[in-house]
Amino acid sequence: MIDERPTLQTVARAAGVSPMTVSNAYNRPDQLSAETREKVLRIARELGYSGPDPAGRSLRRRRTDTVGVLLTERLPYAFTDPGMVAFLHGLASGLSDAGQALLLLPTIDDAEHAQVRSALVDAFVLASLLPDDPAVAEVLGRRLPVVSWGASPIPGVARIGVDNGRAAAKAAQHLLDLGHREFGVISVGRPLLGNGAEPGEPVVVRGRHRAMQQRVSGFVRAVRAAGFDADAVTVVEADSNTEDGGAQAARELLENRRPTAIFGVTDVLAIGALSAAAEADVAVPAKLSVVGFDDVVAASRTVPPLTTVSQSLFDQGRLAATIVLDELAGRRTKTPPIRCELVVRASTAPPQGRQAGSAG
Amino acid sequence: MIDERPTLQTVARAAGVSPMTVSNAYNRPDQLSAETREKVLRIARELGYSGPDPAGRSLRRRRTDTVGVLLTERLPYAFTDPGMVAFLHGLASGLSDAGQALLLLPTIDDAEHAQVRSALVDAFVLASLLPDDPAVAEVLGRRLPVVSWGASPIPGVARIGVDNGRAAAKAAQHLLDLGHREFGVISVGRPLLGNGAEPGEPVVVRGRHRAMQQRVSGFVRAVRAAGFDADAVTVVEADSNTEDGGAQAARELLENRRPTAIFGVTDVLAIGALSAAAEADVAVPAKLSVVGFDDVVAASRTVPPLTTVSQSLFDQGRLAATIVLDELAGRRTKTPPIRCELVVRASTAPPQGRQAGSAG
DNA sequence: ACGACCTACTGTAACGTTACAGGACGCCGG
DNA sequence: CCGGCGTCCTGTAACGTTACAGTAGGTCGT
Repeated sequence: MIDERPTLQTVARAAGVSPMTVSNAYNRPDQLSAETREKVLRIARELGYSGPDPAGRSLRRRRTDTVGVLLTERLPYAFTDPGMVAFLHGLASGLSDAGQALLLLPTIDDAEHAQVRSALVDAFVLASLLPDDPAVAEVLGRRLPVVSWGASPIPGVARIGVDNGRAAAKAAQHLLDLGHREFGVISVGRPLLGNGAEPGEPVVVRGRHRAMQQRVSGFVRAVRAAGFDADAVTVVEADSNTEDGGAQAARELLENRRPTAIFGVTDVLAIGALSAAAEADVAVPAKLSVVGFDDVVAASRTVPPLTTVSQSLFDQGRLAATIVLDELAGRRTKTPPIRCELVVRASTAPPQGRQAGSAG
Repeated sequence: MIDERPTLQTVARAAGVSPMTVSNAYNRPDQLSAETREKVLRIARELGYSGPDPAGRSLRRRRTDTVGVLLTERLPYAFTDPGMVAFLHGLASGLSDAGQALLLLPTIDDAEHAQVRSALVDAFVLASLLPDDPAVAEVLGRRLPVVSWGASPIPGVARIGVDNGRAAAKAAQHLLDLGHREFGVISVGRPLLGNGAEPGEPVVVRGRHRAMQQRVSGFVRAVRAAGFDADAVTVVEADSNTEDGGAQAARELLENRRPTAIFGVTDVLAIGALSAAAEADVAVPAKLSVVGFDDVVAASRTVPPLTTVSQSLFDQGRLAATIVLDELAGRRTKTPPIRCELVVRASTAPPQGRQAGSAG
């Protein structure tokens, strides 16, 4: 009784039945008589048996009923990014419908990636990992179904994600159509943790940051395609994907080039820009238009409500769940295209003193 | 090569070494010569061996390096509640520092609680479960370390949580001190999913809702203790813990009793009340004071910034991690008290046309 | 030359479960 | 009285790993 954990065997012996009968008492009640079942369960309770051990079961059944999500950066960061939360929300929702649990795994905690190697999962979802991230190799080494959500496709892995460049171009086109000619873009430059902070050293762009780069270049490309010089666009990099970071970057823009429109590569940054504008008494959208990206819940509640590129992160999470479950079931599904459109709210308007339309 | 998954045995035979040597090649590189190790790993690669199977390892080692969080209601709900997200953030942060992964488990998905029974975890954290929730019994049956975060203590389980009643009383006291005499309280009445929706049938209060009840009664008690009649407080129940729910409830209050102060039992509800007030052209705080509870990130960014009861949910999450890890290590820690104080921002002021102070 | 000691590896024995293939027994129709 | 069938239970044989104890062979100091 000290630490002699009873096992299924123990219970079987005590009840005078075979181990299989005990197992069945828990897992297949229809395979034994009600009285035997009750006797077994009673004796199990008396012995303090806590039910079949999940580890033994997993070993034998060769499944865990769990899907692992590999997150960029440190695990906790996932919760500070509303876009990531929305994706996880959808993912959790889809998996939970199928009775699968969700295991959250950090990426860079240890160089050995022991967490990935020993994760008790049936499949992986990669949340914004780049193809060349060492953790990705580790995941592929597990030879389990994998779905990737993020910027760049990984060879041999189903991918979910929008074309960030095209999507950002829509934002640019909207502003161009309104008549804007001077643009500010707020991006996130540095990775969230140390790494490449020394000047001169090449900055390693991890995870979602790649997607943000794509948004920047998509935006710039669209502006140039409309016939404007590249320096019609000023890109500023925030320290982090936070409202404060966005506000800081926006202040920089407003104090120097003073564009008539700002594109934040995430809603979080754009919302920060709105605060900065409010503080500096720059009226939005009269004197400054602001566009975001993601269509996070908060985007519709800002003052004024934010015009943004909506990419239904929740649905993408659910889609990731569907696909990964299909792969587990041996079905090969095609990933349907993801709707991604500009939602025009009240944070954009023609620039003051100019007419809209007729770009060129 | 069809589906003959190689095992550690297979690799050992192919390499002409013992299984233990293969195991050591992965887990204890210092226990064998570099050349043997490389040979083993090379052959493993050639055979397509993906490394030691986590299920086998878990069975043998009797640990999973994973902590399960049991969530109220359906799993996805966790992500829509910023308070819950903040707690999970802290929890994930603490666990990740210790190399533990986080398994999210829904509660009511299936009546059998198969998910709890077969969860591959070393310990559980209960997020706002009530002592009499059947899932709690299931968790206790697992005989693993458990920490509970939430409203009511569970016998024999370490608990983290503030005294909701006392905390709400602070909010009440603040409003009383300002001179308010007519109060509205926005609570959440019905459980989030079906369950007891029929009139007459007693409503089963699940999870966080209990905490919210405690906040309501703490508030009411404080008002009465100050010498006012119980009907100085009007309680309205929102349909759900969402901004829309809070806004709807606030409209009800503003149209009928028109209190000079509103207490939302969560920030989410209080923020909804702010929107409702703005829409109805009721100036905050001049004509209406609003107080929330939780001190969610968004609370400091509303217009005006929300006065609220701050209970540092992130820290509570980290604390839960610490305690659960301590229990796993066999250490018994005492749970330190949790700081919980009123943060006065700009959403509260004396009621129009009256003097502050001298209550009673 | 001998024991002490180290390095590199091996053998044994679980860890706790469940899939699968039966077997014993009773019942029923012919 | 026999074959067929259904119910309830059992026996066997893994599932893949690792803790622990041990051995073989070499080096080193005296």
